[in-house]
Amino acid sequence: MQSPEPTGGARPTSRDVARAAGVSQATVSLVLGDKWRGRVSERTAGSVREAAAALGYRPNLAARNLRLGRTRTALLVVPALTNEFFARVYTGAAAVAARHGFGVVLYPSPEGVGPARDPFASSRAALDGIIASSMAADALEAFRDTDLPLVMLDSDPSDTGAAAHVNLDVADGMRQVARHLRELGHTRFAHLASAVPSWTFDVRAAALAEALAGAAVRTVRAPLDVHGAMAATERALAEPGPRPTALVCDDDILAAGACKALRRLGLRVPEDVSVTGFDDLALATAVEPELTTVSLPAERIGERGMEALLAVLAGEQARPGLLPVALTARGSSGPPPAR
Amino acid sequence: MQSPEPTGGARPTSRDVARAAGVSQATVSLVLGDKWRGRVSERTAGSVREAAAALGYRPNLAARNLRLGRTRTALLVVPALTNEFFARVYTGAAAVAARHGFGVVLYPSPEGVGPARDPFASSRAALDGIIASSMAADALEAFRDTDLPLVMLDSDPSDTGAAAHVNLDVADGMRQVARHLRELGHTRFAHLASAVPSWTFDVRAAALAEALAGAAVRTVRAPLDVHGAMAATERALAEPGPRPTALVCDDDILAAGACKALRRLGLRVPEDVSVTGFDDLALATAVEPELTTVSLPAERIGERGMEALLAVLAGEQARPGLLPVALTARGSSGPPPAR
DNA sequence: CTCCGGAAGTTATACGTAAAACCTCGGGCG
DNA sequence: CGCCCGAGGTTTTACGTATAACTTCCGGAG
Repeated sequence: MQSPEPTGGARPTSRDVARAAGVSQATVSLVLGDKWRGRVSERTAGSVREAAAALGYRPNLAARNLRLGRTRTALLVVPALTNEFFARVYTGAAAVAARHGFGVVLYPSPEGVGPARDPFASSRAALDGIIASSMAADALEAFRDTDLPLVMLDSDPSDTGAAAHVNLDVADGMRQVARHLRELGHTRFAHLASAVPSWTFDVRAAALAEALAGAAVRTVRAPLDVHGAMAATERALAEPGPRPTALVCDDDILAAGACKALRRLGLRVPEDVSVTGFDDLALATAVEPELTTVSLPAERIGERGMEALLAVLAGEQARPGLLPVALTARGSSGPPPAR
Repeated sequence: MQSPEPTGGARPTSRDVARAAGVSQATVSLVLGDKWRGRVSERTAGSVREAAAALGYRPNLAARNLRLGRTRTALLVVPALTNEFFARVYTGAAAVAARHGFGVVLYPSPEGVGPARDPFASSRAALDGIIASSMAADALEAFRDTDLPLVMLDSDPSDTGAAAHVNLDVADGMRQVARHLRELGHTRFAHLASAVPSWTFDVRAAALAEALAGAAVRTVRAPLDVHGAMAATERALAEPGPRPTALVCDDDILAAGACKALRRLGLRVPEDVSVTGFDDLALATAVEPELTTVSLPAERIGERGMEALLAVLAGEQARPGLLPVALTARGSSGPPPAR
């Protein structure tokens, strides 16, 4: 692979290609931009492409972005990258973006990334729009005063200021969990709720409370990690009164912690206590017993989010979406102990 | 929040700020670029800043990048975003980058992201350099012909073409695992190796083989998921001869799968078989028993990688690094069954 | 009084691209 | 024969910024 560069080490520009092909820079731009039908002869177009390939020409994106005033790049804001759910949202968004010549840049909101003076410093002006997933409304303030269109995923749909909303029907997910446990015969429940403030968890809690109306429900809160979940589980079981036979968790991580805590207390899952998770992470099938949980179409919400953003950028009205979720019953839930 | 914009809805430029402050555009650039000591009076600088704030001025990065010929942006290429390890590498790299006014863009290599015509389409020209973590050499071909400096993390250091290498001492990690198990009294081993081709796994395998020289070692390969690990574990135990008492896994995910498979076969961990992982993911403490594993300084290698890239960009010679790793003994390993 | 140098700016230019506006030429039609 | 039109280009300009090069003014040294 010899490099037939004309000038020293500098990267070739469209002007270099023009010189090599014996045409003007404008013609190069037309040919490479695929806007040459009827304006440039087949012959000339061919030699331009040839010259470009020979020089290894790559258009300078900074110049293109400046000229066009848009960048074909979207920012995806997520609360935590270590959570597999967001990696999957990214995957979906990036797939749709790629199909439209767009790129997606990830921005994990303050999670030890350090206090950049301006969170946008690296990309702000290089963006066409923003997609935010599962972010608290106030954490997005910094992004609000931008004139960039904002699409919110898995967030409070009453939040105006977003150009579009796409949500998961997590309320229905919790109702499915409640129905599943009731059909198994459970009557005494505990809810292991996330201590992280988030709209999605508020909805889950409200839906569960409504679906279990009339039954005994203890609620405890835990941070989203295994050890926090274990401590919270112990607190839930230590409360006075007859022990719950089913423990509904806001999240698979919490459920995994709950299982550990229960076993440490000498209780078997699901024989003595049933446990349910939420999200259906890889973790759900890594632990034993495998978790009964709610599967979320993570890639799908990413796709829909990007589609909505593209629609907004095209000046269309993006319709809001509510994606269905499904209960996946596995080994961590079963009938309550006979008594 | 009234918007005191001069022109309609268009975003204000440095020229708008200049007009508002009654100075020239060059002066605005000097002041806002912090290059005005001795060139502009304190008074004028103040009014410029005031005007910029009033207009909500944000410099156009595309224009700045074009002018400067660099973007203060690095690309971080990783094999899979769903793996927590890479999320941590990103965190470290981004923290160092932010300290230097740099941004980091993530590029999860072909993992369902769809066949973008050009993987760089979204960012190529907007990059100053590339950091690749744990990537196979040939998967980086597309990035090689770029003239951008490439820093490789956790990869074959003999790969020239990289401007710098930073590695984890995974060989030592495996030696620590071997020593730990031998000190517990184990003599018959199985190695649950990753089927994913990667330099880091080759090194782990070689180091383990050397450290266990003389002992009985069965090796089986598995894809990096729980179910693949379970199948491979069953194969390992089905081999003829006396059963191994310790199962060394290339990765925590494999170890989690191994534990599940063993329990399903009626074997207890660690009473009948000890299991060790590698990486120390959150998963390691989510399963039961908690995994004895090798903790990797993931954030640290990200930091070192970005430091190396910054050094290269500054024209300095980046020295290669080899970061120490440490065995973390937990519940999944113990003495072999008495016999 | 002249001249010089520094303070405090301004003017001009380049970065590489996309695209609007313009040019040239040969052929077909009235 | 004159005119217009379309094919096949070229010339020119603008995007917004950073900075080199130039200007102007003023106070002090010789």
